[in-house]
Amino acid sequence: MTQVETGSAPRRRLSAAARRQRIESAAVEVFAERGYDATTLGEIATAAGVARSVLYDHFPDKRRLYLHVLGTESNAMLAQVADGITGAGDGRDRMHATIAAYLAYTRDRPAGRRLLVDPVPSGDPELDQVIRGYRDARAQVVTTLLAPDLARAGIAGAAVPVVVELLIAGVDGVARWSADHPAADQDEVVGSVLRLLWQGLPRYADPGER
Amino acid sequence: MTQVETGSAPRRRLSAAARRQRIESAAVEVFAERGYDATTLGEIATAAGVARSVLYDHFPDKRRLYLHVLGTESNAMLAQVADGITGAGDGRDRMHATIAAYLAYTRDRPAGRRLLVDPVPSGDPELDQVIRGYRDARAQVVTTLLAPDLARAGIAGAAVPVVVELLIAGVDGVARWSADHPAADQDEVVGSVLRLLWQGLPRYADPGER
DNA sequence: CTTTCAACCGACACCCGTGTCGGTTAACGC
DNA sequence: GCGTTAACCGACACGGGTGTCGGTTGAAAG
Repeated sequence: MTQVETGSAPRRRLSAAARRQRIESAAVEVFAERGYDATTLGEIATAAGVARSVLYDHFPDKRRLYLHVLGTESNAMLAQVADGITGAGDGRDRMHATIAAYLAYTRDRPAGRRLLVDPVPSGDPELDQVIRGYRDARAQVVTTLLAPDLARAGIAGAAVPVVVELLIAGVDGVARWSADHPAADQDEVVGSVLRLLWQGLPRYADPGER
Repeated sequence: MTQVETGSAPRRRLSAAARRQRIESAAVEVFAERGYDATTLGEIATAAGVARSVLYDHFPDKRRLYLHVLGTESNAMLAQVADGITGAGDGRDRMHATIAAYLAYTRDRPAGRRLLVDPVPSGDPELDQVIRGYRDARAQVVTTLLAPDLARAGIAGAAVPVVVELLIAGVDGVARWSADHPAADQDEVVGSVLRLLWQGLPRYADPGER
């Protein structure tokens, strides 16, 4: 896939840490592109500019490599989005910041987003459980983030998980669309999402309402 | 995976059409569960209660089998959801009917939904293009369905695809959640989605507003 | 300059999935 | 009951991916 090696590449010998880093970057790209089962270590090795057997000098096997980059990318995503969540302001401001942060993350690391969010069917039940764990954790974060706003809006009981799922899936869908359409104005996209979620479809065009 | 064969199964010989039907049903399940690349014809054959080589008596190869069930499931989905779209009533009523129909479809054929909606990364570029075609077609249908409502709400230009993407992804996310939680009351779920989309978060609890 | 370490490589054995082919036998028509 | 059709199966060749091992060589230390 995408050659990570720096341009010229007279086949230099790197330190273990540097090579390991390149392998991880390549692995994120390829795993995100093809899914766990379909990616071959040969693809990752080629993208990292190295022989396939070198991967085994850094990771015990394919499964461990996958789990490792999964953890790394999860941390990266949380680090970038947490700023929006923990910010100041009222509910609308915090939601605005969170949506903007998530869209920025998706544009910065589209492969990481796909790796974490898009379903990765695999035979290994442990891998599926890890993926499910990340998904549940995200839902939990969003639920606690929105708790006061949901309560104020009168959303309680069975409606809470439904609304949370709608918000997560909808915003993620827009983020994927935004990453696929780099020409679109980021702020405008965030504004559209926020207006719809906050004011509803019929009042979408009402300006500045709070 | 799931044995399709009827309970007892003294290994009876079926007509070609009946066997073909069982193979297709099994293929939908396994392809949806594991994705194209990761599913093996052996799994499908086992699920269909037949030897692997029998699949080749009905379909030329794995790729054609996949494309076939893809088309079948797409027709099934459109047939079930079209009722809601073409129904009578104002925008809110039609949206209500459409969301309800999509949720019902997802509960009836969860495997079909996953097959069509969840991304299926595969090496074959033609397969990816077919999948993308189905996705674009859905977006187009929703866009024309919502056109009058969007215009009335003042949504135009660059905001249209963003709003459409938000609606599709959000409703689909809720549908997946609903399919995973069969105990949830279907009508209640639809009501929650509609209230949020139509009235926005702050007015969520306002009753019967139009 | 020499030594030493480890980053890097090619090759091998093993397993698994695909697609094909010839043979077997259930089911239906006469 | 008998013959013919075709639904069904096991076995094979082929290709490709994984994980391992011994050897090679760049690069840093002394």
